Amino acid sequence: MENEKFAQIFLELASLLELAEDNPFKIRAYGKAAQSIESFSGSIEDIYKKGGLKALQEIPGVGQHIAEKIEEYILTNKVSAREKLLKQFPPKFLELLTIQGMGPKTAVMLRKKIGIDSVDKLAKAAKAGKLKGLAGMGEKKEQNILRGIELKEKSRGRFLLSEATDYAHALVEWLQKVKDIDKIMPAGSLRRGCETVGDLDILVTAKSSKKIMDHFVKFPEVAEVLAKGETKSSVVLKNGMQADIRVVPPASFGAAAHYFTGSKQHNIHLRELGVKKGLKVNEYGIFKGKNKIAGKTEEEMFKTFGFPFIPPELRENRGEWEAAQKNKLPKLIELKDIKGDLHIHSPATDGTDPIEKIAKVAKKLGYEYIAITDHTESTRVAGGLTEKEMLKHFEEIDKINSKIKGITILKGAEVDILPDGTLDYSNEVLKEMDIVLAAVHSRFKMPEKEMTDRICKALKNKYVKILTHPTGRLIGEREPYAVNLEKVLKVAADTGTHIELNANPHRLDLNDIYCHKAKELGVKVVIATDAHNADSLYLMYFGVITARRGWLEKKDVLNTLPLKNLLNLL
DNA sequence: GCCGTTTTCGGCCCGACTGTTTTCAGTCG
Repeated sequence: MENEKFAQIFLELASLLELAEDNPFKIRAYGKAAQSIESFSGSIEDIYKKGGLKALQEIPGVGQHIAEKIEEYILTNKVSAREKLLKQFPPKFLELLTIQGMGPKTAVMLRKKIGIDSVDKLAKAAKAGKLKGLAGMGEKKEQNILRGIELKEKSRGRFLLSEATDYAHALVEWLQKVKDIDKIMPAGSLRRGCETVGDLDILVTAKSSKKIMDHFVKFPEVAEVLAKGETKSSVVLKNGMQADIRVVPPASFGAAAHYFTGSKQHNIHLRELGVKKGLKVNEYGIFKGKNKIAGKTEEEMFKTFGFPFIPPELRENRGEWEAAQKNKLPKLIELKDIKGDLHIHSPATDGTDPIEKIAKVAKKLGYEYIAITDHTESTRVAGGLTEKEMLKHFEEIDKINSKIKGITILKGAEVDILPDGTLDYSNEVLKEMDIVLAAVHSRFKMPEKEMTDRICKALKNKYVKILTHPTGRLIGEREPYAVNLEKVLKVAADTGTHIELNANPHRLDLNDIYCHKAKELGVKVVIATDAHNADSLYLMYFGVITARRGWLEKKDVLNTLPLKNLLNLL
């Protein structure tokens, strides 16, 4: 069972307890546990099976009672506390909380007073004007609720990091037209490099904010203004994405940058440390009584508590504070460390740009090498080559290689792993290649054990050097196939095979958590774009930022090696 | 409900915006 499932259960329990007006700290404890479980690397279910309740309680935020609930769910597929609350607050009623502006207090009040127990009923009542006049409800609240319901229908949830990045750039460019702006910086999950982004957070420093707010809500992509205040405004863009802006004085830049970058749990940790030391931490600075003692830079924020700078990608409360305390933060990989791209398709199969053009862009990126790795026979939809065609294709690459100066083109292929775990090319052909990639492109719905065995068998082929897009997921479009990645990584460690972090923003596969796991197990990661045209080589950025989220350093990534060392290793 | 080199009991992060209020509750991030 996925960790996410457990996380959802505790998030739901937190909502249910809110409705029941239970102890707010208890509610927060459930929320905290949910977050901790979701980002836990390793399977919660395995932890329980190996170490029981005691092992579960090793997870931060999980104590006796939550551990017992996890146990109950594993054994009976139910949590009785949740079942009991769900009787009182059925799922349809719970859905009210997903509407912007509707919180537990309002939901409970509306049900008590006029029997509203679903979004449908709420919409009808609001349209009929039956809400105004109730406690704390007026004309505007009624309209806001209707708007919230509409917004929910339009909203697309989370967005790919790449899409959010594009909008953030456009918004920053728009804001730069205002005079008197000191700094503009996208913060939030975008700055942390999360694979999906819920909304854009833009931080601005300036002495006065009125003009900035006026200009912000006039951004041409704005569909609706949710709130507009003196220092903080929120809008919904035409694509359904929410964008928030916050203006603070220049002297508070560091504190605000830290605060608006998050994550929430990371921030709370710092504030709790503050409380223990008698300091108050907020978005304006660190305060001792009324005196501000830090806040101009992020470095200062960390230094005040004796920590080195923690890069944004690590701020998930996944051990970065402990590592910082011991001065054991990783020196994260950077884009400039990448020496080449090892997964590229050419027009020989489903790529669109000639190899010469790809090589030219790669040179511009400062690469020493690229690998052309086209599809093999079984991936017919992508025009996979037969062995004979592939060998002919290699002759073409040789010719281009001899013509082009300043970069080396490696010959390879993305070979299909057949359902029985064998490859669709013979070893005689594989040994002609500089680099062999292997991938699953068919029969995604195999049971976990079969899929795991299938992939592990392929890794044991001595010619296979890299497993590409290890789970086959497409973010928001296709679930990963059922595979025991931990087992795959262990086999990769044994066989000296490398694992791809596919940099395409739709894939980012391996994800951050398993990158970390790979590092722990001593498996080197290859960050590659899987480019089907020259422009896609620029997607390397998304791979690198994901690798940084997985705590990877230069030495953990294969394609940071200079050509000579790479060839030796292969 | 969790957690602890100031605690095994008594704490638990902090502030902005909105709308409906006569001083603040609810919601959000």
